[in-house]
Amino acid sequence: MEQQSPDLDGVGVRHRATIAEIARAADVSRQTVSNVLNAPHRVREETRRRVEQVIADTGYRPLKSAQSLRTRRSNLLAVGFQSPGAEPSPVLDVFLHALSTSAQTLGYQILLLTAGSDGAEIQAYTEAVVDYAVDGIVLTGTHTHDERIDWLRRQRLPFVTFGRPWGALGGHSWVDVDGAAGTRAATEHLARAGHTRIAFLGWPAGSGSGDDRLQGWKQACGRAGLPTRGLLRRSANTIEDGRKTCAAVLDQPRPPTAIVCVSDALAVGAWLEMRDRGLVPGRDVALIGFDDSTTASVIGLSSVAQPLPAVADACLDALRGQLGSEGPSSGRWRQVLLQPELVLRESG
Amino acid sequence: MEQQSPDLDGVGVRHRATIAEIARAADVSRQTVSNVLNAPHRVREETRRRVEQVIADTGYRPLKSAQSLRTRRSNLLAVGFQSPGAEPSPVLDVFLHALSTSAQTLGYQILLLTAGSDGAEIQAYTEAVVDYAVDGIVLTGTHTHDERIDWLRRQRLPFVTFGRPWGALGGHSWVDVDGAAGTRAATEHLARAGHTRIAFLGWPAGSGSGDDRLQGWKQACGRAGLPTRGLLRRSANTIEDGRKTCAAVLDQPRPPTAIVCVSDALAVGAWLEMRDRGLVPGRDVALIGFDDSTTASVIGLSSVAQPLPAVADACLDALRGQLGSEGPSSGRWRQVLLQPELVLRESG
DNA sequence: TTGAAAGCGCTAACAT
DNA sequence: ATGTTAGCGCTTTCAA
Repeated sequence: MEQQSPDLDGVGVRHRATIAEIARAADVSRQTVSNVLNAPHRVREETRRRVEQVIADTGYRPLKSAQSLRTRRSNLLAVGFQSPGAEPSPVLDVFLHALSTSAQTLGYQILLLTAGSDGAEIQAYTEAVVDYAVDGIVLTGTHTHDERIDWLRRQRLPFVTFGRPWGALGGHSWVDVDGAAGTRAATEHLARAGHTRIAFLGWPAGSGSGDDRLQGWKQACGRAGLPTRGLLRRSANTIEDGRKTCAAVLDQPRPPTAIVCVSDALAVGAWLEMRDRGLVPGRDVALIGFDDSTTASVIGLSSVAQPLPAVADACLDALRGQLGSEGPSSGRWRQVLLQPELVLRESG
Repeated sequence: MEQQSPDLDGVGVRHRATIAEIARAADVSRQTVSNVLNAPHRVREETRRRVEQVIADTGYRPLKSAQSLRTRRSNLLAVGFQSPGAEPSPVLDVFLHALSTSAQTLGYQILLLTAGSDGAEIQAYTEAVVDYAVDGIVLTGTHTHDERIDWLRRQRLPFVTFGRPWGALGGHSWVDVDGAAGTRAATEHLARAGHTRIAFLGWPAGSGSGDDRLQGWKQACGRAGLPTRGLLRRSANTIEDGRKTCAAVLDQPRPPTAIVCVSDALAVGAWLEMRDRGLVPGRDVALIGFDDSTTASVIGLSSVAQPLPAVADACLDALRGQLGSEGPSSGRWRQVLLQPELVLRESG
C-alpha cells in the first residue's frame, strides 16, 4: 500500500512559491531576490548564494504574467502561418518544429497563429500583441505587395519574415533561402551530365520566390550556352498542373531531356506524367524538384533542400537584435540569405 | 505627398487603453466596465450600451497578463509534440493547424512545445504551467507506459490526449481514431473485391495503435473466413522496412493478392517494392495504407484517413469540460473515439 | 549592497 | 445596479 503523498515530483507544479516566500526563507527583501534573478552582479556573493539555494530548493520560477504586467515583455513570439488548404506545405511543419525548439532554448515560447487570409492574419497578430504582449513576430510565406509587412512596419512591431520582401522596400529583417542558387545548381548539374535542352516548370510571373527560382535556371542556361526558348512553362502549384505542363513540354517538336521544377508539387506531377508515358525519370528524362519533401524522398525525386533549422535560428537572431534595445531602430535589421542544397536521387 | 499620419489603422496596436480610461470616458467605475465584459447581465442596458460604445471606439482589449495575474487563467493551451526526426508525421501538422484554428475561435491561443523525449516534454509542460499558467494541455502520440500521462494525472492538470491511454487505466480525457475500424474497412473492401489472401504489414507488438490496427485486419479476415496465418509481418515504421516485409510476404509459396498496412510509410515501401518487381499496385496486387499522407495521394495509394479537424475539436471540447469547474473532477472526462474514412485510389 | 514603497491592469469581495 | 477597496506577483524607483 502506497503512502499518501500528494506530490511525488518535488514541490509539484501546482504549488507556487512567490518571491516573498523566497525572500522570507532567505532572510532578505523581495527586491534582493529579484536582483539575484535579474541583476546578480548587484548582490553580494554570499547573499546571492543563500538566495539561489532557496530558489533551487523550492523550484521557484517567476510568474510570467506578473513580470509581463510590470515589464511589458512576455517572452512570447508569435508565428503566423496560413493554411495550405489542400496540400500541407512540406516546409512549414519542419520549420515550425525547428523554430519552437530553438526558441525554447533561448527562453522564448511560440504562440501559434493560424489564419486563412492576410487580413485574418493581421487580426490575429493584433490580438496577440494587444492581449498577450508578444515580443516579436515571425511571418512566413511573403509575397509581393504583402500588406502584412506594411502593417507590421506601420505598427513598428519587432518582426522578421521568412521570405524576402519581394518588390517592397525591405526596411526590415528577413531570412530567406537563395532559390536562384538552388535552381542554378540543379541546372548546372544537369548541364554537366550532358543535357543540352533543360526545361523549367515555373509559377505564374509575379510570385517573388517563383521568379527568383526561374532566374537561377535562366542564368545557368545562359552561362552554359544552353537554350531557354520554348522550354519554360508556367502554371499554378498543383500536381495536376505539373502533369499538364510536363506533357506540353515533352510533346514539343524538340523536347527537353531534363526538367527543373520550381516546386516538388510540380515535379511530382511531372514524375507521374513521365511514368504514365513509360519514361523512367533519371534514365529517360532527368527531373529535379524544389523543397525536398517527403514525397520526393519516397519516389526518388532529386530536389533542392532548404536549410530550415538554420532559417529558424536566423529568424530568432534577427528578432533578438530588435528586442535588445527599445524598439526596432534601423541599423538593427538583419537580412540573411541562406544557401540551399541539391539533394540528388534517382531522378536526376 | 502623403500626410504625416502616425497611425492609419485606427488607434494602432501600441496604444493601450486601460480599463480606467474606459471607465472615465463612459463615466462609470472600473468595476462596471469589467462587468460589461465579464458579466453583462449585471449591468443596466443603457449603461452597458454606453460602455460598449466606448470600448468599440477605443478598440480596448483587456491585457491578458493582468487578467491572468488576477484570475490565474491565461487562455493559453499548450500542445506538445515530439520531433518525428527523419520523416515528419503526415498527421501532426494538419492536426496542429486545425487545433490552432479552432482554439482561436474559442478564445484560446496555442503554445507550441517541442521536445525530443518524454522527459523533456514533461519539463516543457512544467515550464508552461509554472511560467505561463497554461489552462490546459494537449498531448499527442500516446504510447504504452506513457510517463507523460502519469505525470499529468499526478499533477492534476487539465489535459487531453490525442491517442488512447494504451494499457493504462484511462482515468482522463482522450480523443482517438478507431484504427481497428479503419483497417477492418480496408480489409472488408478487399474481401468484397474478391481477394482471399490479404496480408498485413504491421508494427512490432506493444505499440497501442499498431496493435489496434492489426486487430481490425484480423477481425475482418475472421468474419470473412479468410486466413491470416503467414500473412502478418511486423517491422519498424520506415519505407525501407516496408519494402523488405512486402518482399518477404510476396516471396512466400502462397503470396497474398492484397496487402493492408499499418501506416503509409510501410505502404509506400510496399508500393516501391511492387513497382520494382513490375507489379502495378491495384491491378496485380491491391495495397492500402494508413494516414492518407500527401505521398499517398500523389502515388495513388488508397489509405485510411483520420478526421483530424474533428479530433482537434473534440480535444478542445474535452479540455473545456475540465476548465469549466475548478479542476478536473472525475465524471468530467470525455472519451471520444472517431471513425476514420477509407480513401480509395488506384492501388486498392 | 540592501530595503521600503509604489504601481503595472485587472477582478473578487464587499459595500452601497 | 453600481462604486470602493484590496491585492494578484513582480520590478522600478528611490532611500538608507
